[in-house]
Amino acid sequence: MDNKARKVLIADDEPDILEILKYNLSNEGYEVVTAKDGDEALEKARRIQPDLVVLDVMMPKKTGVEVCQLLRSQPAFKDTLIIFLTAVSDEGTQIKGLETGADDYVAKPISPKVFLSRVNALFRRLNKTEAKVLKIDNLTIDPERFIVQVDDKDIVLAKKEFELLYLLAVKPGRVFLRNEILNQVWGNDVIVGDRTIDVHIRKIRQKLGIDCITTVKGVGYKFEL
Amino acid sequence: MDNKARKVLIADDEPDILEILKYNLSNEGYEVVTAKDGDEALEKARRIQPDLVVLDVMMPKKTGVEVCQLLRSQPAFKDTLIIFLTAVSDEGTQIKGLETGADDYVAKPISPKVFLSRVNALFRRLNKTEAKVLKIDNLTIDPERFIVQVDDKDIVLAKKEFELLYLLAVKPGRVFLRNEILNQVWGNDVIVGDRTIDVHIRKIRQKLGIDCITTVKGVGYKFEL
DNA sequence: CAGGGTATTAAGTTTTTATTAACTCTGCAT
DNA sequence: ATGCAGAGTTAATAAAAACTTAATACCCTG
Repeated sequence: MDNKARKVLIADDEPDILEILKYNLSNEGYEVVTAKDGDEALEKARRIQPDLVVLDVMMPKKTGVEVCQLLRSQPAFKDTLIIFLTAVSDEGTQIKGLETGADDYVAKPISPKVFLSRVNALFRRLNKTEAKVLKIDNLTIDPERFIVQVDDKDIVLAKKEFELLYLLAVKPGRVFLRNEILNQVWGNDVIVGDRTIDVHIRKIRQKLGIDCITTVKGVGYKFEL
Repeated sequence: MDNKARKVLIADDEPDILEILKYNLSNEGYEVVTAKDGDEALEKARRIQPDLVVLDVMMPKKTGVEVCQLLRSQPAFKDTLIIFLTAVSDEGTQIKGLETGADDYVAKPISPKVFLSRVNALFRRLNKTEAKVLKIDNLTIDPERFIVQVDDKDIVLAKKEFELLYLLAVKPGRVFLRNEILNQVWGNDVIVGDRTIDVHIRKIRQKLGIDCITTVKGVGYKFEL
């Protein structure tokens, strides 16, 4: 797994839409690139190799469906996530889109909230990395046994604490925005305050007794021994 | 059981069937790949090494029976599960199929519910590690004689209690989700509430008199002396 | 030193599990 | 048949743990 933020390419000919989606995705920690037509989308997709491509179905130069087909025909984009934005809730287009290999749809007019849940849901699904024992220095995190060890001493973490620690520890050094943490550990649809994260971080630090989570002020947290 | 998703290959020339089965299996957490004829099935089977292959008996290119025979002739597919879909409840075909090495049949028209139970049942059966006497410290669990001993003193457990204890004890330390327990001990198609597990756990603890089952709140249970 | 975070506490809520008792179902013996 | 006995399940309540919030103190950074 890479330690970098997920890259998202958004293609739509309406600047407003681009603006709104870019803003919202950036806020969640995604790296966003935009394109205003099908050709530009293709070109940028090849260049930046995004993890997710958001395509307006109706675009100049090439339609979203065409772009999708072209992308899917290349092995490099086999696993790239693709979401369509459809202006009309055109059932026909939806079916055709799914056949073309899109992973999801969002109907216009777009609700940023809905859009974000969908995007996050896709990545969450993708993210389900199989539970793997992590060993970092004198720290062991074993999801199978649901146990954390420091210097061979067992430490019991509660569910959320464990998930949070695991999330951070899978990618040491990578900074997780508070929003990313909320998405991964709590799920995007749950609404909890920011302080909740602090409290859990604190408990983890306390229980582990070692300083392995670093605060990045105004940004988030990262795992670092 | 394992933390990886089981891979299932479905081969049928009717898109509807593929669609329905794929949908249902995906919902259960299986990873599904489809093929529309015998040749494609063979090719994909070799590529993805599925845990289960679902074969329509009547297919273009190669029939399900042929595919099955070809697969079974390769060592790599010795343990791969194979299910046939038979359009006619053709007794003759069924016999021939079983001889070819299929593990089960589902007759068309297919009920998704029935199909799922069969699939789950197969995997459950596969999972059933052979009955083996477990000795952990002063605790002995003998599935053959269906008896549990603590400090050489016999303790009688009821069937479900025993199965549950055995499940946990086979992999000490490993946390079993409530769902996993339900699948393994009760079977995936039986609908019983979560509290049922609690009650059985309690009885086991009570009868054994030793604290060997640990609760992991919000996650499940694990065996641990 | 002010202001925008973050840490720390303690208290309040919710979720989850333990416990107990009652109820269903089945087989078996009367 | 009738009824008893044990297994299994459900339901209700109690208890515990986990989670969230809110209030306050703290600490950088500009």
